[in-house]
Amino acid sequence: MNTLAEENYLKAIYKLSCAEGNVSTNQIATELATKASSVTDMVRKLADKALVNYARYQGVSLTHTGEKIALNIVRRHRLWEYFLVEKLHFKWDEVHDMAEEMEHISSTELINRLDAFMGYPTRDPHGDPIPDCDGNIKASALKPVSAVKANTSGVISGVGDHSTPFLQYLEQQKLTIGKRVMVKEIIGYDNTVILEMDNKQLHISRDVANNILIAI
Amino acid sequence: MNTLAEENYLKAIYKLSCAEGNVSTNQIATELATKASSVTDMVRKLADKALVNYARYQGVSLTHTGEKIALNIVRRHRLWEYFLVEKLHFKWDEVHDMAEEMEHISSTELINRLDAFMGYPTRDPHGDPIPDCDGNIKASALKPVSAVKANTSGVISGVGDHSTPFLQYLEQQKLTIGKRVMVKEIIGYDNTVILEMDNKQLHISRDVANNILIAI
DNA sequence: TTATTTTTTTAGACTTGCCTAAAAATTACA
DNA sequence: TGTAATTTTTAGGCAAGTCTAAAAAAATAA
Ligand SMILES: [Mn+2]
Ligand SMILES: [Mn+2]
Ligand SMILES: [Mn+2]
Ligand SMILES: [Mn+2]
Repeated sequence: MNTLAEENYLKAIYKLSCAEGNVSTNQIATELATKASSVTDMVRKLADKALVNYARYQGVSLTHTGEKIALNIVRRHRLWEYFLVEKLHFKWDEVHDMAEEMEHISSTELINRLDAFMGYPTRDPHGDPIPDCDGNIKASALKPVSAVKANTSGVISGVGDHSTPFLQYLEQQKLTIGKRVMVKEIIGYDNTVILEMDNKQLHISRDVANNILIAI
Repeated sequence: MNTLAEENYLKAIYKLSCAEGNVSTNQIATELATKASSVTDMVRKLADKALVNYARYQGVSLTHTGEKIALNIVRRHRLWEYFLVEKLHFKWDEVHDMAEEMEHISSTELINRLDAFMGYPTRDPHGDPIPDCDGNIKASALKPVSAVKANTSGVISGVGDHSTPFLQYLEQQKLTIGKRVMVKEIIGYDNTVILEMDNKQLHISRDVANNILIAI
């Protein structure tokens, strides 16, 4: 099996390579709040174990095996988040750090039974898809509300930022998963987005708009 | 907070000091399947943190703080075992290793909600008492069936060995928690114990008898 | 009480994962 | 294209936790 540190690196590389192709040393360092030199060390070790493709100065990508493992960690993370919200009644902004620890519990049988116990959920509390036990994951075609044309309507289906303050703000504004919103206007001056929801209008900043993902 | 290794040492010391007072270096080494020299190192560190009382060659005991922490780890271990058996339908011989990992999940709020979710169980699947959130634990006055007089009747309420083979053997013989048994006779020759259960007689070895605990 | 055995501690070393500082490679840009 | 800025790697070191081998202390036996 892989160490806790290795698992965290694989998950970070997976997350970063969803956005772009090859992942840079500095990106990984930022994501894991560590130093570039530490990343170089670890990436070499992962390359020795054939979990990533790596050549000096070229960045890194997951091998097939590495991606399988990463998807498994993501599966565990999201299933535990679902458990914490649905069974233990935590709020969606409270569960990330706990799941960050729980995702490293190694038993596959445990996670499969947890999955069954909860009725095979397909999305975590933040709208992210949960990979099945074979590592299959639905790529969701979501768009930030900042990236759609005026008068486009859609359902909030995900968030681009999982931080507690951001999620609490959304909660407070009732901008939660499943809500239907209409983008009324995007102000040219500072990219403020005017949303309509429940027949009320709501102004949100560019940063917030970038991190609310809707299915159209 | 304490590291995973520190937590495992504290739990081991707690377990050993329930049987006797001061715990020896070698006892800890055996319990944790490590070497005496490693134990000396760690015990020093725990003494520096004021979690154990230690003087060279004198063995070790938990301080009040150390015992509180140990009880908390025991609480987490037993609550997760209960969860695995009652909610995920694992068998009592399958859960120990998983709980060994899960007991290190640090959130107190999580464990308290888990406790509530399961209805505040008082005993784990092996009959061991679960400390409450303040660290109070019921000392159970159980006796091995090897230590009672002939014609004593009692209810199986705990086990002295948590290993998979032993628990599977008990399961197979239907010698499970809650069953009422009567000690009919202890054979002098090899301490075989003759039990009566459900109006049937059953011979068990000295080793097995030492590890079946009954409430009289 | 002395000698032997056992237990415990010390000394020194190794791995993992991380760090800082300096060197090397790459990229940006004037 | 050549210089400057940025990124990445290397070099060297540190803390945690473990190990083996040897020394010291304690317990046991003669
Ligand atoms: Mn993690
Ligand atoms: Mn999530
Ligand atoms: Mn443990
Ligand atoms: Mn147990």
